[in-house]
Amino acid sequence: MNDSRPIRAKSGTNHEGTSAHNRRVMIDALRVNGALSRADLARATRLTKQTVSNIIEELERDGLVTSQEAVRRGRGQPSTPYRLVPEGAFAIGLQIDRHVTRAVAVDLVGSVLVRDEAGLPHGGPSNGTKVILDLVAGIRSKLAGIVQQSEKRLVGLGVAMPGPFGVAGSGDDPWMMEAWQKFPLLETLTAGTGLDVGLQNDAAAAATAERMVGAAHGLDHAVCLFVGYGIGAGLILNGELYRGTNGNAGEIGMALLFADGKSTPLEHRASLASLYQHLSVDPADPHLHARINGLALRGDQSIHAWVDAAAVDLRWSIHLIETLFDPQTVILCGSAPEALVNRLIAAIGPLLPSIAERRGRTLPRLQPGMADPWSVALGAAAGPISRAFDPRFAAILKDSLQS
Amino acid sequence: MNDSRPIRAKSGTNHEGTSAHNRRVMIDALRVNGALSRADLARATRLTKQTVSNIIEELERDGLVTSQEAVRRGRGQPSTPYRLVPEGAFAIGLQIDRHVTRAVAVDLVGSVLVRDEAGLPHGGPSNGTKVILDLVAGIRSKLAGIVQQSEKRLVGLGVAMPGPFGVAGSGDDPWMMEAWQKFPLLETLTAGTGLDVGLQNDAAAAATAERMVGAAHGLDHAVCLFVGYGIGAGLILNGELYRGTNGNAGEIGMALLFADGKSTPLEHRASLASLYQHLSVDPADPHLHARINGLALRGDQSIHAWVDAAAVDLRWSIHLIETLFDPQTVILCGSAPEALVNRLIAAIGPLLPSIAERRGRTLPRLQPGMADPWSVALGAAAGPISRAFDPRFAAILKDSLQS
DNA sequence: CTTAATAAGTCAAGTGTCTTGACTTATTAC
DNA sequence: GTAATAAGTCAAGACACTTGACTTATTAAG
Repeated sequence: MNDSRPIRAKSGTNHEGTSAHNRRVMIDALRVNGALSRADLARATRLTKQTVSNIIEELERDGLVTSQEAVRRGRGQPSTPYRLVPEGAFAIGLQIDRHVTRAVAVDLVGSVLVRDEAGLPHGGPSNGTKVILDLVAGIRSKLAGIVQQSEKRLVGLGVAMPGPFGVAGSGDDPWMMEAWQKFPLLETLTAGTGLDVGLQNDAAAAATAERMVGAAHGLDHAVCLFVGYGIGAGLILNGELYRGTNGNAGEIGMALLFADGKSTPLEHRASLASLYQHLSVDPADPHLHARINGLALRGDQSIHAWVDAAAVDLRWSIHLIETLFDPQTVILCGSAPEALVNRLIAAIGPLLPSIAERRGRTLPRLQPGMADPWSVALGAAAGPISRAFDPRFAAILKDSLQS
Repeated sequence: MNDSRPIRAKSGTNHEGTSAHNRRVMIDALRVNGALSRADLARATRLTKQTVSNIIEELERDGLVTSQEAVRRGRGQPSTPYRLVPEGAFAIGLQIDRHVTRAVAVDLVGSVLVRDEAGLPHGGPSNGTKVILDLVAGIRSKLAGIVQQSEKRLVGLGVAMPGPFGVAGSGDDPWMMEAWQKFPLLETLTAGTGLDVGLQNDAAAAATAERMVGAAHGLDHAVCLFVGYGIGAGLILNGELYRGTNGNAGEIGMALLFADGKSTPLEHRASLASLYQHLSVDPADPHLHARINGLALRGDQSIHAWVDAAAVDLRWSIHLIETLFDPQTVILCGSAPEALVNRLIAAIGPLLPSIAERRGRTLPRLQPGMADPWSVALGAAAGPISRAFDPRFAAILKDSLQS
């Protein structure tokens, strides 16, 4: 009592932690493998048939899984496969970008059911908060209009915005992202929506999306190199998103490159911001995305020049990511127009030599991911789904068990 | 049966997993906080007093913890603190380096009890295996001579050697490390010693050592930048060593830097190998370590020049590590002579700006770690201790439970 | 067509580990 | 001297997984 240094320890666990873990393992197995019978699940998870039966029964009661028609597989009683029920859970994803905010509602398997966007006025949070809350409220009511029980099955609101978070400002920020980064966003949104709110940066959101429904599906070690207005890496390590101490892990856009005797952040050389500057266009133009997609498709010279320069830096970024993270694969994704991302991928190859070059590889070193302005919002929504249903160390600990 | 795609799933868990986790949590709490009473442990781990009592009793029976004298802390019954018993477990650590192999025996709290080294003959594994097995056997018998029950309490043999593992060879390898990397080392050592054998690269071993007894003690996110014959980063993420897909995560020495229009791996610019080349000395000279330490202490000009050049690259490496991993701190350690490491640290500052610059930091961005030729062997030994006693997700899963 | 082999899945009792709430013990504060 | 407080124990209870026998459904073989 007098001696009041805080005691640091990890949390213990109990039956509920066990049970919570096993439920998550079942859901994960069904997500990765598609429909499986109870016997399949028992073998794959190393649990007994009986335990699997009990858990599946419970999940079925909860509306998270459902049986399909029995299938005959040779001798023995036919097996009844179970699959995830998409309508078993929903989440809202919110992207806050420089001049626009987008929101989506997704279901348990990551399908987007509702989407909407709104322009963000200048002035940061003081003017934007209401726009955001209205957008989220609109999404929720539209979701309620198309599916039953949506509010009851809503597991949370995931927010994605450009990082880094909590860092002494750089100053060169015309779009007030710094104001958003400092604003008590989580508290405001929690109060304004009554939902569980989580936050990640946009590259992390893209990675979360790729893991749920994209190229990183079922992978335990993958890095998404995200090219958007800025550039960042979303890290899937040991099957979970890695956030670092302050949620800023993967902010590769802030990495300083040295060339010509001076240093520049990667972000100033290979990102949509640098492209916009290169083309001397207004980033706030709502038709910019389509216009650049068209230019990229037509093989515009000015775009080409930027692509070739950016590809050099991206090639090196991929090399560095492979060297430091040793992932199963690297995924190039972005909020950039798809045609531009495709050109970038073409221009990036061949990759630099690295430890990723090894015999017996099954996955390509570099894969294209989603290139879609909505992928960040999708990833934002995937965050709460993942937190609620994916197997995670934190989920077995007593301090994470509610109910 | 006909449809035989393998089903991928994470393993489930049961009571034993729960119990195993809670035991580890207790041990971890005592390791991080020093002696704690049962009541302290109950509060810190969120388990009940009764559960803690049962586990502590069991750990005491197993010889892993012991009680200290009761302490009065105001009103109420005095509490009885428990602490780890160093002799509760032992592990052997083995470092395989280019021209030398070192082995140590450590106890549960990471104290080195026995150490020995031997020269490695040219020719790689075909000539070296016997040397290594003899060295390990010698360490084991010396350990048995100074403590009771050492063989029964030996949890494993940890091996550390330069990476990367399993990568198509670079060719420029006069010391046959590539032959070692391809050799079925784990199988050979398992067969030759009867112990559980684990393998990590030398930077990872250094990080493991720093986490058990060094600057990363009790930290969940820390990166050790290891300067040895090569250079690498050992990654502690979420409280565990991160290995990547193939155990090669953190091999920053292989990162290509671009300057003067051509690319060089970091390792060729800032490592002992580069220093030896700079000084035109023979790396196999057994007195080299002491000589260089002396030169560094005396402020030798040639060393200075190398230090200043290497510091530029290391400063940038630290910047990159901070940017990509967002750790609580970066630790500079090495098998380099201590005086050299101290000079390097002095020359590296001030650090480059990065996301690590934030208000409210409590830990320095860069800290000195162990600079000792034995630290890698210590880290190698820390590996089995950590695997056996630290709380880890993998340890709760059914497929990791023996007994 | 019958029977054996095989596999999915259920039933009911058993086991291990944590939890609960009352109780004992030891110390300080008033 | 008595009340308050805190550590720690005791014994019963709850929960979730396990065990082994059993039922059901299908194919392979004779």
